[in-house]
Amino acid sequence: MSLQLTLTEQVKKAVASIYNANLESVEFQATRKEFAGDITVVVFPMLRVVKGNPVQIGEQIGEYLVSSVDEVKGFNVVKGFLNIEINDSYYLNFFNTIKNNTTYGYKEVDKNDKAVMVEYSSPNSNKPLHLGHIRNNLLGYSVAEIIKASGKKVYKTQIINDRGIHICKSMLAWKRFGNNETPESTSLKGDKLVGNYYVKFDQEYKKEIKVLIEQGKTEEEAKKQAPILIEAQDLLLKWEAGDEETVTLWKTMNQWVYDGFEVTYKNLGVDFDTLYYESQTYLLGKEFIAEGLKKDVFFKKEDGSVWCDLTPEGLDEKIVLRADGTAVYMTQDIGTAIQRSKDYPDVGGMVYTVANEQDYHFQVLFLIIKKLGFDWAKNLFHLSYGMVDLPSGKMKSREGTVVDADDLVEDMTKTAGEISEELGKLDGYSSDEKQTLYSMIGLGALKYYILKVDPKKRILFDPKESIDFQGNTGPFIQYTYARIQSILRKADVDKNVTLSADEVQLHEKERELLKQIQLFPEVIQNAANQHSPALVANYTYDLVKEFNSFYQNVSILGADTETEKIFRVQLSTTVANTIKNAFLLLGIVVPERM
RNA sequence: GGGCUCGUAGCUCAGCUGGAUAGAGCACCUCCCUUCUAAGGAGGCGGUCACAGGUUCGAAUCCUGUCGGGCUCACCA
Repeated sequence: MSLQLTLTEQVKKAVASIYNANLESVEFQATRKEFAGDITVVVFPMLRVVKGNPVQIGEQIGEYLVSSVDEVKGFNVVKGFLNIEINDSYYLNFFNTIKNNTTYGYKEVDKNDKAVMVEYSSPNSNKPLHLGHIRNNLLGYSVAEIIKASGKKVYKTQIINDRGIHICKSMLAWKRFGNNETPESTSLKGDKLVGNYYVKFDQEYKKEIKVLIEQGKTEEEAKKQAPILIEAQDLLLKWEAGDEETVTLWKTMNQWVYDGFEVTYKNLGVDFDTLYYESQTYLLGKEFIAEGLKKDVFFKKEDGSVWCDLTPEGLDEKIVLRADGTAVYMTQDIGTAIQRSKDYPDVGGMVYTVANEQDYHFQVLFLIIKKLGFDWAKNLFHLSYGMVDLPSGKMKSREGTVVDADDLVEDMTKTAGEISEELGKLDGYSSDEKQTLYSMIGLGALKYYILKVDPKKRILFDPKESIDFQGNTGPFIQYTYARIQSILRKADVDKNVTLSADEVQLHEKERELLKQIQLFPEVIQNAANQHSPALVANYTYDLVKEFNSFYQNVSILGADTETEKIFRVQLSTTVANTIKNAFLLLGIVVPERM
């Protein structure tokens, strides 16, 4: 039984026997560092049941606990806070149960529990991934890993937006100006090549608009009548009609893009278990609209369009099917969600990693799925995140102010290398090994920088200042890990010895460290419940700070006695292990040396 | 205008279901490398938690309103 549960029971017993009153619950918090003690009982809430002076009540309960609970060594009361001091043996017992557990903190996946599907990335197939996708990918991947560690099976997925006018634009520009260029012939990544034609289209489009305006058209007319746009729209119609040449080109160019994405995902260290393509899902959902009409979830307007009335829920009316019977975005999303639940019957909930500009869309989507009567509707979650801004302002793909994902990763790696070279600690490393390490550090910096902030807040991303190797940063934590490894390489002790409380006396720093380590499983659960990698990131930083303070104040290899040395080495090993496991949840690799 | 969301130190951010004197890092100042990696540690400076009310033993946290930033209110996706 956990300590907190034991104490809850005992405090209730104390109140019952001393005051003849029943407590419903007991409130705990970690004791603040400036007071003696490990765990604190807040007395104030008890005043509803027990009348009296909080200090006196605290003292009476404290005395009861000291005499009846083995783990309680002593206590003190400050105002209405009962600070309880816990025995060393409790901490050592805890430590002994986890010190050889390399997956400490992770829960085994419970087969009886429902799985969770996590959607992220979901790019358009007409241009490369950019900084916005990076935040999306890192968040989605990390949340998936955290949920997995919290004991649930997870399917990572995306829906690739592979159809529509935007791809037709790239295709058309390639047909006109492409000279049969391919990724092979140009040595360009496929997504970059196709993206270039998307830009080319826009340039031509603008030229044509200018010409039309000079011929006396209004801007609005010109935008609609530009020949290249009309041709692109034609191409979309041809695609929808299944025109062979068009479909073949579409397949070819999409494949180029997918090959490019694969490289980017690999560099970022993210992956997927299953993929969905919009071209295969955009017609789904229609039958559920028909069903919903029968159940009066939806209603039909005179022109034949189908709507959902959400005014009772405080929202407005939302279209789910056009007058001509074709699907809209919402239709497709309804269909895709239901399709996924059919493809994966063990899935009991879904997480959608999508930017906060779509908050309203998902509010509506989830409501509609609920109205359609699917019980898993209550387990749908929109992992909404804020925009990534640049110092120069908002990113606009058409204006070329985006930060390309591949370029950014490369930049981070390069900067990591420059800083490392300056410090010159890597004598004896081959250039390949160095390169791997720089990439670990550069990615660690980028990932940590993005994941440590609350997803719903917007981020101001300054590429120049993003790599900071001091303070609350990825490299700082990686560095601490590497330093521990260095100690462990030098340590000549039997790590398998199990030490008891009779042999070791805990220093204050060691106690603090153990308390911090003890929190890890709880942090994972909270992070999973709140879909927040930031909790894990900030926890890891706290742990590292605690270790550094310990490291600076307590000699590890030069301990006074052999048992002390063994204990400190074991403790360091466990700290390193916890850092590694925590960072795994953020998708960050820790180096053995740096 | 309606809805959603954010506003904490000069800057970047923590602050879990309301709890003790609101915490880190950067920047600035003072110390600490003949000990295991100084990408480190110890300390100092710095806050009317946007503002005003309310709820209560207690509010950065919950409620209402105001101000400011963002997003969104398409038969686009």
